[in-house]
Amino acid sequence: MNLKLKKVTQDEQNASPTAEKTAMQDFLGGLNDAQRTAVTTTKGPLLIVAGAGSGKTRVLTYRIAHLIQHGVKPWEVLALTFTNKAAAEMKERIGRICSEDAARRIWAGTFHSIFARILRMEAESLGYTNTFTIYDTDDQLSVIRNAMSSLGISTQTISAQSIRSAISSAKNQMASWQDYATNASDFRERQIAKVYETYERTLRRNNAMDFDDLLLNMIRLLESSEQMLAKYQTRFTHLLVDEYQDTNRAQYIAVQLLAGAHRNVCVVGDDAQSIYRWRGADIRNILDFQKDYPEATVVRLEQNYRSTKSILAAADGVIKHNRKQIPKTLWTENSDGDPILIVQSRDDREEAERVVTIIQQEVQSGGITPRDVAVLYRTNAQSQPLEDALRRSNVPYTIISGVSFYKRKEVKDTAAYLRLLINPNDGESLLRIVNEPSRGIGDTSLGRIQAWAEVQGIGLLDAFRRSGDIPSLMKRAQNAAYDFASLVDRFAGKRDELPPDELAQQYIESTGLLQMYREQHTDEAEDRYNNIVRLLTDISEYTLTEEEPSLQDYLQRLALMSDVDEADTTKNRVALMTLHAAKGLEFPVVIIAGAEEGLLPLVKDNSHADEREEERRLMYVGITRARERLYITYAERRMRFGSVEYSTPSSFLHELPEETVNWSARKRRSEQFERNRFDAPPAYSQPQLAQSAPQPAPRNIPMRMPATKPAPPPKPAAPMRPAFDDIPSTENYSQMDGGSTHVAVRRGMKVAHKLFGNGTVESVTGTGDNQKAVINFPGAGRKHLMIKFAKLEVIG
DNA sequence: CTCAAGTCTCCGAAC
DNA sequence: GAGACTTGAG
Repeated sequence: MNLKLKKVTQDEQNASPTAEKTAMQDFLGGLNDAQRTAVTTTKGPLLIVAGAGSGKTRVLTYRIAHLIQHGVKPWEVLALTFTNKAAAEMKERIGRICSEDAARRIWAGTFHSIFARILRMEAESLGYTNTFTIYDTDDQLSVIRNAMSSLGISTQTISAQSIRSAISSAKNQMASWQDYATNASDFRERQIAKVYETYERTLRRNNAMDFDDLLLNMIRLLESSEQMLAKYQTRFTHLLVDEYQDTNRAQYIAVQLLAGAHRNVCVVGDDAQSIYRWRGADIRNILDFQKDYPEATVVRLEQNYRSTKSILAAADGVIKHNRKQIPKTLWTENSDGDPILIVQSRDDREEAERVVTIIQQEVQSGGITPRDVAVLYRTNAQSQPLEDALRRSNVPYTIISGVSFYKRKEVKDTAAYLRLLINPNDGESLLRIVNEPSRGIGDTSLGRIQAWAEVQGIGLLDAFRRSGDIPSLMKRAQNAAYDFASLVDRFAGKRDELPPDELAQQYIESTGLLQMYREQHTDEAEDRYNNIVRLLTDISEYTLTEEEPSLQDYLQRLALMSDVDEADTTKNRVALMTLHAAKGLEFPVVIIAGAEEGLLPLVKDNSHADEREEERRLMYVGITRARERLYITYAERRMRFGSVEYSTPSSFLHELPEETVNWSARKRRSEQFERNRFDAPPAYSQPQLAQSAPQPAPRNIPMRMPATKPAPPPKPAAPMRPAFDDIPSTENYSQMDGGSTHVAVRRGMKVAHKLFGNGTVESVTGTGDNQKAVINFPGAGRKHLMIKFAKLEVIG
């Protein structure tokens, strides 16, 4: 039994055509009872509670294949997945079971990409044109910054970022700017309401939608008329929603509407893996499914085919500490497997070295190749030391997410040029690239053109075309603006003549962007140049492989591509990614790095218990990605935003059942370090710390390095080093430690500043990095300076 | 208007 | 520490 089941899982892994063909003949045979029910219940609402590794993807593919074999037309099936990659894989498998043609005709993709596709077709009825642009988070931010500056709201008072998330969460709860304004109860919210309004008007004027709009406009479309609703209810007779626990309010309503008539809706989810509450996911959607559909069939997939007993026990040990949890028992017939190894390190760099060692050992001991290993972490910033260490040791790796190719400035600029070509109303893209490369249209001229466009009630590009009519504009700027508009218009006119790739190449070459980088002759410019070429090459590939290629479609894919989508899994490389990005994936060997209090869980002192529970689910997701072996590493201190922070092992580690874990012995060198750090206190170390020597820093309080004390500075200011600077193994830390290298100043001191000359300190406020001083410079007046940045020299 | 240097902010995950 | 934004001199 065990063997047989394992074999099926492996077939799934290899996914060779023959294996899948065999599966086709009796694909129900390889399933357990619950899985079979999930596959064959084709009528009415169905809730599949699918534990981690319970063969969910297989069930979903078979289910669709089963539907098609029982007469449902492929194009009547709507499958909403969490990533486009998951959708593509699902289609591919269905292609092998049914036919390629059938697979191609299924509507499978993320909510965002499926809805974008539909909205393209129906754009006019909502007051957009079908060339609408999709704005990503960066685009949103720049619209918001512009709105704030025209409303006279300083980013000092409210950050653009916080307004962005306020608007997004309002939209997730389906609150319009009018709703928001009505409910705004304090000054801050009233300010946000104003920005929200301007933001919405700008997007409308730009013929643009943000991610949330793709969902909201779909709902508006469905609610616009009985006929419209009926049209899509009949078009899609069978709905599948994967990762249902991470759907938000808008997605929930869209599904309700679409399924309203036939109620053939199958949702799959696991409340234990809900990790997107922060972006509006509402766990009630899955918890209340049976209320919404009282007639629903409920299937629980509780047998795990992925992991060893140890790994499963570890996952269970952690998750059972959550109070809000549907009780469930995940079990497996797999072997016990190896215990989970917990690895301690001094700092993030040593942690990275150990991760490399683990990988090398895994590979050497046979059976494991780099692609079998994933390193998971909580924050993108953690990838850097890992990356350095892997590179040094020549271990092939690939980073999923992070600052990806498509988020680079030059790539975004290129995309903005293309977007403007497709959607001339896209003022945001225009502003982004109008002076890149420099065309002599600076802020002043741009401001005048914008003001004039506003008065005339025309689009920005229109105003550029008619720049000769703008009286306030200098002749030179008028010409520059006109030339820019002509450039765009010239290529917009060729949209139907040229294939997308040629159009893009000729146009981008004409913008001067490539030439600008060519002329700079720096390594950075060369990189940027190559990246643009890479994007153009990608467009060529797309043009060749798609049946009906269009720039518009290409740009849409670009905007809606998820981090995981762009991962190239064909190469044999270790995968580095965040825990969030790892959802839905599995690896024979998993290393979870940075298991420290304050990082994983990444919670602040005042955070709510709910947030802590979400962090725990994240840990759970990480653990359950592993099939054979799991390593968890943590460091005693690490660099965080430019300075060293201390922390204690994650409290989650103590939740792992003792018999499943193996705490690796702490390395000798590390103990040595501890002793040295506190036993050899030069003049400036703090006595309290010396007393607490063997104890780690208190829980939950990430401790900064002691700030330099205002001891009488010798003259000239001797290099004041942090206490541990003379420990050989800590290389570069002293330099990076912002809290300790700068000069300590006191009232009355004479100091020298590079720019302002000599002056006298009048007062000092704050401590550590935040220390500020008011200094009177006879030559330059009274200045308020941040000590950290001022680079002062004490002269007496 | 442009560029470079200086200053400041951001550090939580992402369609 | 990195990147975004601001500032001041040419």
